[in-house]
Amino acid sequence: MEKKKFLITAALPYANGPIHFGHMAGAYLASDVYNRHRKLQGHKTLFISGSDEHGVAIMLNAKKVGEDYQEYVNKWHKEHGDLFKDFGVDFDFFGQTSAEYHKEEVIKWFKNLHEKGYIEPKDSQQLYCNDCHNHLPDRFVEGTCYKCDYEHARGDECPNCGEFIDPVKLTKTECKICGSNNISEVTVTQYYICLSKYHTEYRKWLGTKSDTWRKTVYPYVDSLTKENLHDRAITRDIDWGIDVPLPNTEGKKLYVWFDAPIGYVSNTKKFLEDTGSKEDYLKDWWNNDDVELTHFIGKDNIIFHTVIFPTMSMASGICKPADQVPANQFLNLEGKQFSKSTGHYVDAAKAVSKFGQNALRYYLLSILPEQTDSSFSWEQLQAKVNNELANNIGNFLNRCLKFTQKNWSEGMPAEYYKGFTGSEAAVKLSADIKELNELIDGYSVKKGIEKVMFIGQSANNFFSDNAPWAQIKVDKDLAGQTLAYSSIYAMCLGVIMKPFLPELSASILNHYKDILSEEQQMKIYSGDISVIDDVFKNGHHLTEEVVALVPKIDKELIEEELAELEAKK
RNA sequence: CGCGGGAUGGAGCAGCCUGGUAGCUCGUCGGGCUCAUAACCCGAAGGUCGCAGGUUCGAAUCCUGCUCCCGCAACCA
Repeated sequence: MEKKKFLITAALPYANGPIHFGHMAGAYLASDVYNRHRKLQGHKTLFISGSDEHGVAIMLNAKKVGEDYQEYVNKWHKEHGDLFKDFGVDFDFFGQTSAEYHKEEVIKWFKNLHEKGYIEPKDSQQLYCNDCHNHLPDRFVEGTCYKCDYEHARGDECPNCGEFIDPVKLTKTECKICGSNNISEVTVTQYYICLSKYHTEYRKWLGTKSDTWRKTVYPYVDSLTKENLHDRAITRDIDWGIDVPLPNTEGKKLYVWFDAPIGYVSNTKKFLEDTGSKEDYLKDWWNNDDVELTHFIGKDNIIFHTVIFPTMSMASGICKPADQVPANQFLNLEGKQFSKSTGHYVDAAKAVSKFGQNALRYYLLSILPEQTDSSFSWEQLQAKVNNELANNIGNFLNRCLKFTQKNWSEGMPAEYYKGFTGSEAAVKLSADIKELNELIDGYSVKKGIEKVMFIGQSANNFFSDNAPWAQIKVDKDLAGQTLAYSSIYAMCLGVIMKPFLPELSASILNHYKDILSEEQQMKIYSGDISVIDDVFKNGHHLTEEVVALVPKIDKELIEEELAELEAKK
């Protein structure tokens, strides 16, 4: 296979609160599987993410807990980084948008777009609180709706009549930050990014994606951008963020969503510098047509990754636009949306320490919301992990390895392994592995893990059908061959599981560490299983103690979680 | 009438583009096996595919209308 370069990004988590399973499943696990998959295929990859640390919401919450902004975002940055480690999400680099290297990159983009005429100042009317001295973005002001007279219309939308509100038209306005009614209308100058100027070129580019983007992405973006692209304000009058690099703009910062996606680029640059790479972050990666660029995100982020950032990239000429944006839908909890404010959420860090990476990755990957929203349920976690992962895969490994160790404690001779690669079972196995590759190539991670389980099932069936416990009573060599072939299956499972369940994969492959090289693993992963003859050319001796690799989840643990969720209501 | 996605046996989902006896995993019920984590294997029951029309010899699939759920737009991120 021709080796390519893959640049993979996962949505920058906002450094303002815990990451829940929805984020984890939608953007991070899927991207991690994809990255590990491409690496195992032998491609060169870069897997980039980082904390998104600016914006008004962070300012307000930092003030609420009495920390300064930097201290506040650093805390969440560390927490998120630790959580990704616990879940086995293995970024090459996880940076911060409050860092100096990021500012430099953002300023470069701003100046470039400004010089090319894509950034212009415009005046607009805005509400300002005279007591707490904050400009009031839409959701920080409430008032009486000028359409239906509902008294608690937000500055963005009236929850009563559904009207989209122009905040300056509200009456009886109240500042949601300090509660004051002393609010004035002021004229402010903000800088806008004129996406509309790039509409024709944008549409031309988007048209090339009609066949390859998901149906939850393309039709949406297509219809949204058909008429025109909206210019967007990219500056704010706040005191946290990157200074606008223009004269006479004191007190203005760049809007968080202008700087955030550039974080993918600045983090790449920083990573290459830190690791002493000779590669250039633009020439070798971000502005290289031979690189495939994929953004993994949730459906709430589609517009930024398919419209705004690609346009910024193309208009500036600094980097190429996205090739793929496999946005996932949302994961709910027990049928309802995760919500931190109502207590309807799960502490992902606690969950992973309680149930382990294998169990959570397996369950979350098997319910990835790729086509439609899906639902996390504690009882289903238990059912899936116990019945599929433990009873099927875990038990297969255990029965096959234990039986071998018990009856061939001195090791298995090479001749037992011969003949497998030409067998019908091997042809099937190879075809299944190739199909697995195609699924992940096409971002179907959920179907991919189903395929892995199917292959595990085949292995289990092979073992049961040949009944080595009966064979050994009449023909020990025949039983030995069954065990040897089963062991080949087990090893292959260890290899193909690597992108999905790296921890379990490592436990399995530990039994083969003396005979299986990285190169051989890559060959097996590609479906070329002829290397197996070479792997077992001297037979195999199971020296590691065989233990149950997938522990079952105790019912009581699930009941604890359900009770906790109930209690938080 | 803003835009997009979804609604399929008890649960979670696939199939829809390219109409032709409704499929997968789990759960349930019956049988078998015993190497293994009371595991595994075989078989069965269970759905008029959100509602109402239309096109067609034939519709889960194509068209129209409706209901409900989710997301998006705005100076929320």
